[in-house]
Parts: sequence; C-alpha cells; structure tokens
Amino acid sequence: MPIQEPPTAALAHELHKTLGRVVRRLRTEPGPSVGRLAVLGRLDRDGPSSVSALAACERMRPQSMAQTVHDLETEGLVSRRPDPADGRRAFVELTAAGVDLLQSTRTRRETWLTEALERELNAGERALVHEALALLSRVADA
Amino acid sequence: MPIQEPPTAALAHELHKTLGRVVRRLRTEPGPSVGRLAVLGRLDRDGPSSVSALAACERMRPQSMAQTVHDLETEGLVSRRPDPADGRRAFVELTAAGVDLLQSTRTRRETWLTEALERELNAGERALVHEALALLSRVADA
DNA sequence: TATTGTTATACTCTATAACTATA
DNA sequence: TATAGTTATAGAGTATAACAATA
Repeated sequence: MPIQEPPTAALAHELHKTLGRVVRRLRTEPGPSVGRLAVLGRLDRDGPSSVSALAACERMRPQSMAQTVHDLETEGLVSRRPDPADGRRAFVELTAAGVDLLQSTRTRRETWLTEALERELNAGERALVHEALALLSRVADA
Repeated sequence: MPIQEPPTAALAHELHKTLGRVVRRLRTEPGPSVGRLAVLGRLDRDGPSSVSALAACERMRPQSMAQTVHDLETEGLVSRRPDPADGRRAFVELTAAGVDLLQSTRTRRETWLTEALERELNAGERALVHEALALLSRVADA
C-alpha cells in the first residue's frame, strides 16, 4: 500500500508552488521583483519607516530586510534619513525615482496579472482566494 | 494621494509570502525539503518515472528536476534503472532508504503542520483553501 | 544590557544557456 | 533533426552567525 502524504502538508506545498509560478511569471515583466515592489509599495502607503519596522511588516528577519533596502538604495529607489532622536535608526523613504518606478511598474504589471486574475476569476472567486490568505496566515503564525 | 498597488498583484504576492512562511516553518522540522519530499511522494504514489515526466508533473524545467534527482540520488533516496527500450531514458525510483525516509518524515511532519492546520482551520475552511488552489492554478497556467 | 542595524555566508528553489548522447 | 538528460551559472528570497554602534 503506498504511503499517503498528509493531505494538509500536500495542500500547503501545492499552494506555495502554484503561487510561486504566478509570482515568477509576474517577474518576467520588466520592473523590480515582486518582493522589492512590495517594500516600495509599503513605503508609499505608510511613509518613511525603519529597517526593523519594514522587516516586521513583511515578516522577514531584519538582516534580510537590510539587504533588500541596501539593494534598493544602490538602485536609487529609496534613501535614508537619520533619525535625529536616535542615532541607531534611519528612516527609509522613497526617492522620486522610486515613486516613478512604482507608478510605471504598476501600470505595466496590470497588463498581465490583473487581467489574468480578472479574466480567470470572478469577484466571488477572488474573495475566496483572499479569505484563504487570511486563514493560512493564521496557520503560519500559529 | 498614495499610489495604489493593483489589488490582484498584491493578493498573489501576499499569498505567496504567506505560504512561504508555512513551508519554511515546515522545513525547520527534520527531514528533506518540502520540494524534495514532493518528488519522493510522487514516486511512491505513481511508481518509477523519468526525469522529464517528474518535471512535467511538478511543473518545473527538466534541468531543475535533474538537479533535484541528482541530489536525491547522492543521498541514496532514489536510484536510476536504465530503460532497456530507450538508451536516453532512465526510470527514477525510490530506494528502501527513500521509502523509510518518506514514511518517517510523514510521521514527524504530522506533528506540527497537520495539527496546526487542523487546529486552526475547520473542514470547511480547508476545503476553501483547496478550492483557492484550483483557481490560482488556473491563473498560473493562463 | 538591550536595541538597531550591518556584513558575511549559505541554503532552497528555480531559471537560462550550452552541451552530450541517443533516437 | 528531435528528444532525454546533464552541467554550469545565475538570481530571488531568506536564513543564521558574528559584529558594530547607540541607547
């Protein structure tokens, strides 16, 4: 009798793989990676933020976020402004180039992913996927 | 007015990140990575298979699967048996060690992921997540 | 001593390109 | 020429460990 993988583990793995395919395909479009775009988007929405705060929001280690921020800084998409109240901290903020890139990327990305999701899924199905995200987030934090 | 990321792109990215957290946490348990375990599980369920066929099932490039199979072979978890009918092909199959590992890993993995999913989600919610997988698979292939 | 952040290194997963061997 | 497979290289994403600077 064949060994059965636990269905729940298989479910998590398959979902991750499938989403990976979506995200990798997204990355074939010009522009920054989805992960970096997420940081730019967050800075735009929430304003300047420390590396630690960004890491916590994106649920990454501060060291990993430091690398991401460093890369974005090298590319001129973000800059740092020292916190006068605390010499250890700096505010990471979008540069004008970062804002421009975010805006133009958003437009290009819409050319396929949004179209694909909106073509393939109806509003109810998209809501279902969103609900699944909330459920799995709960599991990941458990 | 802040730039709004396209909600659908943000949805795909967030889901991917969340599932990544689940899978990485799974990997902190002893045993092979989730991706390799998937290959072992498939060989156990479907029997010996060529590298190409495995790659197609897992929706990876054959070159990537060749690397995975090579690693598994090095670890003694799978072996190759040449196809007498076609000198180019070989059947990849589980070794006794691979079967043992699959079985013992399944047991250990159940200690946290299955418990977490079953503790955090009820049957209806797990069904919802499964449905979301099917929808997103459609998008990734579109 | 705790917090913020960096540097160095390594691992997983997957991709592309260039290649060999067999059909 | 087409197919099965390998090797080499690279990149995204993230982790751990060790460290510096400031509070």
